[in-house]
Amino acid sequence: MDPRKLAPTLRDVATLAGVSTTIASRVLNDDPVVRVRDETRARILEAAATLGYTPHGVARSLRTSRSDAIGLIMHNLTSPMNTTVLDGVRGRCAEAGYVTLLADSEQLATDSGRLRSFLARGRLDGVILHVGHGYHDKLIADVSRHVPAVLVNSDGSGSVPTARLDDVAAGRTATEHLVALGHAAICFIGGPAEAITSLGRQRGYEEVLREAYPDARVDVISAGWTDELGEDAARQLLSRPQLPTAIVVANAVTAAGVLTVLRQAGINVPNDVSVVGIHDAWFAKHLAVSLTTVRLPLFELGAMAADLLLSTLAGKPTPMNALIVDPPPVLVVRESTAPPRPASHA
Amino acid sequence: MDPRKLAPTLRDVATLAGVSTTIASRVLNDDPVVRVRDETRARILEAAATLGYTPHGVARSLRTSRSDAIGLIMHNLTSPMNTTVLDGVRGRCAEAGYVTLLADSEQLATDSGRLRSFLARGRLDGVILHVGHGYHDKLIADVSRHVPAVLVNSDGSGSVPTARLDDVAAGRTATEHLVALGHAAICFIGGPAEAITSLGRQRGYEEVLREAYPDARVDVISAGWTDELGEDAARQLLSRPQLPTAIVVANAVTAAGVLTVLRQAGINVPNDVSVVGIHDAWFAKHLAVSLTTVRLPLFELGAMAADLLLSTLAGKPTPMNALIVDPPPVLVVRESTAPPRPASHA
DNA sequence: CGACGCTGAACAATCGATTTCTCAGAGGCT
DNA sequence: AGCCTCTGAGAAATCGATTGTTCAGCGTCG
Repeated sequence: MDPRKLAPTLRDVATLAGVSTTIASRVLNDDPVVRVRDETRARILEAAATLGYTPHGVARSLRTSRSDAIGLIMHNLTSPMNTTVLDGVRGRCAEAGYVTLLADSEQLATDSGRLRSFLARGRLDGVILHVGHGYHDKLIADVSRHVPAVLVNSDGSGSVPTARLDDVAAGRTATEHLVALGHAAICFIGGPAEAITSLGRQRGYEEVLREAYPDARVDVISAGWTDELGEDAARQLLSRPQLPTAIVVANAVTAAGVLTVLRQAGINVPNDVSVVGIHDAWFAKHLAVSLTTVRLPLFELGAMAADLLLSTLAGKPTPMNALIVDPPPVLVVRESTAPPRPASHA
Repeated sequence: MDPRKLAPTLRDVATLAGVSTTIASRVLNDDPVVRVRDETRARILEAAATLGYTPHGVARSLRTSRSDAIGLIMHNLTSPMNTTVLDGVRGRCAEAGYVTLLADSEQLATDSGRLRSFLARGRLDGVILHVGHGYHDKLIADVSRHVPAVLVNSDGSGSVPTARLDDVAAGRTATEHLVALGHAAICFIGGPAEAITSLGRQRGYEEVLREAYPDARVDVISAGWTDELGEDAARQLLSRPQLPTAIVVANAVTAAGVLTVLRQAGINVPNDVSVVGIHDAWFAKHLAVSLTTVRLPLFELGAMAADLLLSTLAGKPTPMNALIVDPPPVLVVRESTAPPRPASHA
C-alpha cells in the first residue's frame, strides 16, 4: 500500500550486491579515485537499478553540508514582471542542479520565526533576494549573515552582490522616443519614491530631457507599481490646468491604470497625450490603447542573479554589481505614442 | 569574516550550559515529558540565546524524517491566475510552518533526473501539483509514488486528492448573464480541448444555453490559455459569414486576445458582440474594452489544496475531491456586455 | 534498616550517506 | 625466501539532532 516506507537505502543496495556501503557509494557517485573491478561495479549498478534506489537527499546534505537548494525571497509575485525574473532564476538554478525554495518577502520581514525556519541551517546553500524598494535592510542583513546572498534590483548598500537592469538606459530609450516625436512637455510617473529602479529610470528621463531642452521642466509624479497607483497618478495629472503632451511611466502595470483613467476622462491617447511604459509585458498590446513600451531583459536579470550566486557558491570571485546590458532596452512601438498635436491657434 | 562556519550546534549549547545534549534538546523543543529543574532549564535557554543557536534543519530532518517542506509543481507561472493560486498555497503552508519549493511542470516532466533530485527522498513531506491539462499522468504517478500528493484543477483519475474550482457554476454564471441580456447566439471559446477546467465551464455554458433555448446551437471553439490563442480563435470567428452576438471565453487572458482582434477588425464590443471572460484578473478593467468577468476564488483554491495536503500529512482522513464553492462565482459587470443589437430589418 | 519509587539527567542508538583510514592478498622484485 | 607495492575493498568515524532506555541519588514507607 505504501511503498514509501520501504524506500531502499544504500545499505540495501550494498547488501544485495554483496559489497560494503563504501564502494556502493563510490560507484554510484562515480568517484574518480575509486578502484573497483568492473564486475563489482556492474553488480552494484544492477542492484541499485533493481531496487529503484534513490539517494536520501537529507542524509546526503547532512554529510556533505550542501543542500543543492537555493532560496528565493520575492515580493509581489503577482506582477508578471517579477514572475519573469523568477523564471530566469529558476531556470538557471535548475540547470546547475539546484532546486528553488520560494518565500514571500513581506512575510519573512515581519515574522522572524518564519525567517528562521526558512533559513534553518543546512537547508539552503544560498539566497536570492528580490525585495523591491529598500525597506528591507534588516531582512537583507539577517539573511546574508546566515548564507551567501545576492540581490536583484534592490539596494544592498554594496554589501551584497547585486544584479540590476539598466534602468537609466530604459528611461533614456523611452524619453528619446518621445523627444524624437517632437514632445517637450513630458511627465514621468515613477514607482515608489525610494525604489532604485524607478530612480534610475527617472534619471534617464531627466538626462534626455535636459539634453534636448536645456531649460525644460522636469516633471515627476511618484506613484507605485500597481495599476491603482497609476490611476491615482493620472487623476492627479487631470486635476492640473494643463496636461503634458507625453508621459513616461516607469512600469507597464502602472501605465495600464494611467491609460484607463485617461480613457475614462475622454482624453485621446495618443492624439492628446502620448504614453510610453517600461516593460514589454504581454498585456501591453491589449490595453485601452495598445501601449508603446521599452522591453527589458527580465528573464536575463533573474538568470544573472542566479549566476552571481552560483559563482559565489563555487568559490569564484564574484563582481559586486552586475548591470544587465546585453539585450539592451528595446523600444516596442504601438499605438499609444504619436507626434504632439500642433499647437492650436484658435 | 564568515560566522557561518562557526554556527553553534546543540552540543555547544549543552556544553555551555553544563548539561547533556539530551536535555538541551528536550528543553529547547518543549518536550512535555521532560522533567527538568527550573534552574537547569534557564541555564539551557540562556546558553542557546548567548550562542544564537539555530537548530540544524537538515540534521533534524534526518532524524525525524520530516522536512517541513512541501513541493509545488506548477505550469505557466506567468499567468496571473496561477500566481494567485500559488499565493494561496504558499500562504497556508507558511501558516502551518512549511516552506514551499517551487518547480516547473514542463521541466520536471521532460527531465526525469531533475524530477528525481526534486523529490530526493526526505526533502519533501508532500507535493502539490498544478499541471494544467492532462498531459501529465506519468508525472503525477511518478510523484505520488514517492510522496503524498494533491492535485489542483487537474485530472488525477481519482487516485489523488484534488481541489477544484466550481467550473460548471462559473460557466453557468457567465452564460446566464448573456441570456438575461437577451442573447441567444452565444459562442464558447475554451481552453485546450483536454483541460478539465475548460470542459467544466463549457458544460455550464451548454446547460444554461439548453435550458433557455432547447434547440439552440452549441457553438464551441477550442483555443488555449494564452492571449495569442485567443487571437487565433477570434480570427477564426471573423472568418465566418456571421458572428455570434455574444461570446463566453473560458479565461481572461484568452479574452484579452479576443478583444484585441475584434477591435482591430472594427467590431464594436459590446454593441456588435458581447464578451464575458472567466477570472476577474486585475487587467480585465484595462483591456481594449473593459471586460465583464466571472470572479473565481483562486486564492482559496490554492489554500484548499494546501489544506488537503496538510490534512493528509497529519494523518487525518482527506476527501478525494474538494470543490471550492464558498465564495461562489461572482459576476463583475463592465463594458464588454450589453443587450444584443435589435435585428436590423434594413 | 532495606526495598521501593521519584526526580533529574545522562548514555547511546539512530537517521542514511560520505569519506578517511586501514587492510588482506596477489604479484613482482632482489 | 623475504620484502614491497599495488589492487580492491571494508571498518568505522562523522554530519547534528532526537529519543528510548538507563541510572544515580534521595526520600519514603513498611
